[in-house]
Amino acid sequence: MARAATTSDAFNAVAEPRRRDILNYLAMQERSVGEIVDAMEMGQPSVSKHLKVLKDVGLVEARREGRQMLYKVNGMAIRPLHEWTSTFERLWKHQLFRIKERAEAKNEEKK
Amino acid sequence: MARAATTSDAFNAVAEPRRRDILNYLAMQERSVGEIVDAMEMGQPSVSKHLKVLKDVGLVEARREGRQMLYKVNGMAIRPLHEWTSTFERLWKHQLFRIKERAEAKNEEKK
DNA sequence: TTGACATATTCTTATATAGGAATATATTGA
DNA sequence: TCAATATATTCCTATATAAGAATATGTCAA
Repeated sequence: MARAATTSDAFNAVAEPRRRDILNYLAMQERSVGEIVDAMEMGQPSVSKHLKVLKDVGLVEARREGRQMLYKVNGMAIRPLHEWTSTFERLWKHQLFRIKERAEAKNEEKK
Repeated sequence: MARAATTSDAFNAVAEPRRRDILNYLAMQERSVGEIVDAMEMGQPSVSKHLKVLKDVGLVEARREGRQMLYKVNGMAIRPLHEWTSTFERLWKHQLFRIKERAEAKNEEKK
């Protein structure tokens, strides 16, 4: 079997670096496809295709304004990713605590 | 060009649901491969291969104990994902605020 | 209606899997 | 050394891209 489809969920959609670039860019404000094409170093068809994937999983929303399509991030769709990573927060905080502890012990030695 | 390699970074590694399952299981405590195989519904070779990917991107660490290999999550490796999602926190909080506002306005109407 | 602009879709191709089967490697105890 | 246990790796195949080129669709202004 091949890999899960990028359209299956937000996790797969953001696995692609280009799509994270687009999301980062849109985090600031709503933008047209043309603006995204200019900002990224990618062809227009590629941008449109990435936007379609992002839209399919709900990570962005689009609205038409004249000839342009304006895209913006749907923050709520990123929340599940944030929540998932949060479940490991305890682990890295513990690691940071141990690093700090060792540093202090080493410092104490020098005295 | 095909998709980015799953071994390229943590984002790609966690895109696979099975690997998230494994990480969730390991979040509780260190486990042997055999325990993981029993807990997940996957064959042993599949588990070993997923563990290799997770290890290559630094999401898990392994140590041998007799015939067994014990794996545990490296919390620090998940931190970048958490940080990235955090940059969008402002957006979903804003959305939640607007939802709340509308609910209150609707409630006010009823009076 | 026509031309120009903005975006989306289709088609093709090279490539990276993920799972299953079979096999290899490592470690322990007798 | 040999058998048994625990993991890892290799080989194979079906499938899902991602990028580029070409083309289609949609919208506006005259």
